[in-house]
Amino acid sequence: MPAKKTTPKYRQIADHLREGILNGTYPAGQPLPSEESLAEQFGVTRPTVRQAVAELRANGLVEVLMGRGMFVRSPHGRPSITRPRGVRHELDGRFTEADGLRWTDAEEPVATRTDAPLPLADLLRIPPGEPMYTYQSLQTADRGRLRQLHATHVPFSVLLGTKYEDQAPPPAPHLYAALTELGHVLDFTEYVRTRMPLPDQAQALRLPEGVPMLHVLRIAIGNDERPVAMEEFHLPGDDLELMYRL
Amino acid sequence: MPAKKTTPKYRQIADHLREGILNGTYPAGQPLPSEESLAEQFGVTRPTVRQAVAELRANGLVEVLMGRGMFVRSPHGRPSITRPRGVRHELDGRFTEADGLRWTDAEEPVATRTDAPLPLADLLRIPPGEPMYTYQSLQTADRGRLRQLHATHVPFSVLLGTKYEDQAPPPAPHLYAALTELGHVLDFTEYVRTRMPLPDQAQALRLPEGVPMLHVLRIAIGNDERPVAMEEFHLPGDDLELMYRL
DNA sequence: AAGTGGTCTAGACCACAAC
DNA sequence: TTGTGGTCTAGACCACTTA
Repeated sequence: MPAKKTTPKYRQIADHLREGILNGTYPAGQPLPSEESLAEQFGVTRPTVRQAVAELRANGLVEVLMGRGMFVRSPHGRPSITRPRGVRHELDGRFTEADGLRWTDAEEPVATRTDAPLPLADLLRIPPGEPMYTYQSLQTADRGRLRQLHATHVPFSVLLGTKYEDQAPPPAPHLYAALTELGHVLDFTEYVRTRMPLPDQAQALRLPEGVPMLHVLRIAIGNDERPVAMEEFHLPGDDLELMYRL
Repeated sequence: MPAKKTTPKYRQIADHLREGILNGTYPAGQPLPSEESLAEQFGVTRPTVRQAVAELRANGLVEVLMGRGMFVRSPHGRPSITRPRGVRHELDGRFTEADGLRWTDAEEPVATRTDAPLPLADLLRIPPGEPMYTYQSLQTADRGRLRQLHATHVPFSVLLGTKYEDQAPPPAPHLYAALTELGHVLDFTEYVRTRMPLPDQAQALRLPEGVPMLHVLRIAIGNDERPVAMEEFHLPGDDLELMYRL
């Protein structure tokens, strides 16, 4: 008869803290007891307490401020930002975001020539390694309070035989007006994924520990059901929700 | 003149490993060097190596198999499951998912009476604390390979004066047929969020460490723009993407 | 039996923030 | 100056997997 494994001490501490956070014993925004006092309370040493807290930090339940203490985060309430997703084709021919946000590039994005990696090539229905124009930038809105990483990809093959064969096309959304002038009628599809950020992404988006990103791929479908361009968004996963009308 | 702070050893190790994972030195699916050998290689003790690896685990880059070793995960390629989001109103009056998946409840869900928490009440446009019918279940599809946590919420106020005043309404999607019979013409909006799972959610969805969840709220809008019901989905964030046509 | 990761101790010293 | 968290050592012993 297999004996029950004892729960590790650090997990008991983590469970205690998580339960307290979820039931309001440790209210959001308030500090947790110090590592030292938790160590004493549970009869363990500090490294053991830190292992427990590391779990909660990785789950976005606790935020640590250097020299100040450990504070309860609240991934509970409704996100304060709701972004309706969509592309509007204005009467003047321009394309704008359905959420009405006006983004500005932190630095001017430059066109680079890249080879389509497999996951992008798949969605663009081109062979992996086919050359593309790629723009990448960190964008901000609402006086820097909103941030997103933005990329535009256009396969060279889409631009063959157009004036953009010699001349770099603009990034989205201006790209869409350009493609429309070339005769395309555009249709858009978005693919939503999530993942934890790499360190540079976390820094660029100002993400606290334990907060995942939303990763949105927007494919522009042109004539003949042909994918002609792609936008890529990396969005902070806390305090933000995307809205789609079905 | 502020001197440059030295990077902690554990972070140097984490950076080395992450870089190796991203550039292919440590290929996906392959084991990393053992903790012992990394400790020797970097001239540190095991706990220091473990701190480095803990970071990569929390970011979903490394998966550890007890007694076997540490293995490289690949959060890189395209997810193998794409779920087109939408609700179809069939000719026979039933409602089905646009992705065509057929979900089965792990256990029969029961109707419980709950008080609307603030974030749900907000979306349903009812006062917080107003009573609702709530169904919750763990659902599986594709012979248990796909999993999702599903919940249906219906405010009592929506059912006042109908036959469901005495009798519990069915959960979605049957709920939608029932609401249609009551005279509602339904429209759907989805809100997509992401967050790290709680331990019970991670277990139910079989989520590896460092993998976030997608959290989808689907609001059914009835007559007079009135929200009449809500579905809630918790989906595994790895190897899955949602698809929306704009 | 050998190799792997999992848990934990008992310290030490440092860096940062608030008083 | 005091209290907080951050880094690191040098072990010990355990649990799990494979051979």
